[in-house]
Amino acid sequence: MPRHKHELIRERVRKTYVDDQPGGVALPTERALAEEFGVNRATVRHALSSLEADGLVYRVQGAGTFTVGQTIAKSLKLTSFTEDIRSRGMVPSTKLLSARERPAGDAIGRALHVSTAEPVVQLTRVRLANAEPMCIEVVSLRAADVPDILAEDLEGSLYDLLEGRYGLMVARAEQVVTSTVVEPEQAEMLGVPALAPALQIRRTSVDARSRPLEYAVSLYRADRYEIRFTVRRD
Amino acid sequence: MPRHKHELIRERVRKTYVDDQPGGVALPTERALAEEFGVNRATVRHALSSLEADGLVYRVQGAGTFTVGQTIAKSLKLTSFTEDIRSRGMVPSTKLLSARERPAGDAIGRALHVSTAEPVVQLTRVRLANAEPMCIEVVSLRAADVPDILAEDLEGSLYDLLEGRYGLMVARAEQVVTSTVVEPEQAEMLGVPALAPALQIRRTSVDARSRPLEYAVSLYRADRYEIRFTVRRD
DNA sequence: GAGTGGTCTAGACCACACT
DNA sequence: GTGTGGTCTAGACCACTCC
Repeated sequence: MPRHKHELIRERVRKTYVDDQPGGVALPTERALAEEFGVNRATVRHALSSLEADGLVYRVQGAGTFTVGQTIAKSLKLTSFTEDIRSRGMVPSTKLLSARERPAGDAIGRALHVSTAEPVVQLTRVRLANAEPMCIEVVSLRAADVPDILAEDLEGSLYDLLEGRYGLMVARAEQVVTSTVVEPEQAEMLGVPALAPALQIRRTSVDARSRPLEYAVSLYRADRYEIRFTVRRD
Repeated sequence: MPRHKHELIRERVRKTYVDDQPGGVALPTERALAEEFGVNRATVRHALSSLEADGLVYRVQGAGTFTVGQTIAKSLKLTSFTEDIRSRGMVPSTKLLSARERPAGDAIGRALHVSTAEPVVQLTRVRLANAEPMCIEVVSLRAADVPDILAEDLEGSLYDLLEGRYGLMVARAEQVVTSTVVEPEQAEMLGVPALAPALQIRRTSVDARSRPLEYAVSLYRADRYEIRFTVRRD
């Protein structure tokens, strides 16, 4: 249940005037919505701004607020593999290949802002959709952040584990995407021929204070996976 | 010059309290900023929200507003190739390979929301950074949107041309990224061996009303180009 | 000119962090 | 408890679109 009025208004406006509408349909005016829902116009504006930020409506000064219509993939958001695969209508699963503690080393130390000798926990996992391998993922975490994590179930959602067990909340992530080919040993795990094309994604996840929490390198098979995202101008 | 107070406040706050600061430094309180700049607290909040959206500060309820420090690549924004290459400190240029009008066909018609017979203008360009080929780009536009475009200079920024000459403003774009290998004929144009890995980006750009303006398929050489973007959670 | 969204003010109270 | 950011109200005026 929404705790704030603007969240409530947002959902009521969405259900009443946005969902199932074609594009370009005008919503009631902000003043009319304020009266309809018995709130101040500023609260309505807060709710509409949220809908606009999610790409569900657009506003034209002097004219009105209008529906966008069938939504363009709205993945401005960071989603975990688990959420991502579920949203594509498939069943995610994970196979843990190895889990160990080691010194960070150069690249990981730089990504996590720790010294090269700092111990990190490194998980290597194959992630599957509908029981079919989609990617190999190597995740590194500061060992000090996640005591006794090796005793946990490491085949579920890592973000859920970080948040539920350790109170570590990922706020955003910088991702670098490159194109590469799979090595023979990786090819076997992914079930593709050696030298098949693949997407490599290097991701550094940080909390709200910009402290690095996770560094992950993922190798996705190109024949089964593509990255979709929406970018805005201005 | 900013026309609105919140834009002015935003810049003054940024210059005074954010630029050149390390991460985690507290800004003055919203009430203090309102007094300092002689505006209402709501106006300060508007300005701070803008800085927060750009990833320059973060806010913690009950605690304060803090600097993020060295900025994580802030490419939540859609940038043209021209802007992108310039921001990496290189000099962009373009070589036009072909420019012609043809029926949209199936894939392009779907992307641009027109019938398969609708005429589209199709530009094939090699884009270079520091005179080195970076990608091959095939851009399709509705011919009705861009009359006489074949007479224009097609080796500059297309977004500038669309906006300046035709009043078409790109608001956002959906991008789909896949990994592939280059065909022999493309290899020659890109200056890489055949079957070298490459990133394919398919982009549909739309205006504020979500009307498709441009559909572009770009092939980037993997050894010289990677995609960086930041995603947020929540 | 009428009506729309955009900006701004003045003030109140709430939820949360810190000590 | 004190102080912070978060929410919300009531009202005014401005900039723009559309007729």
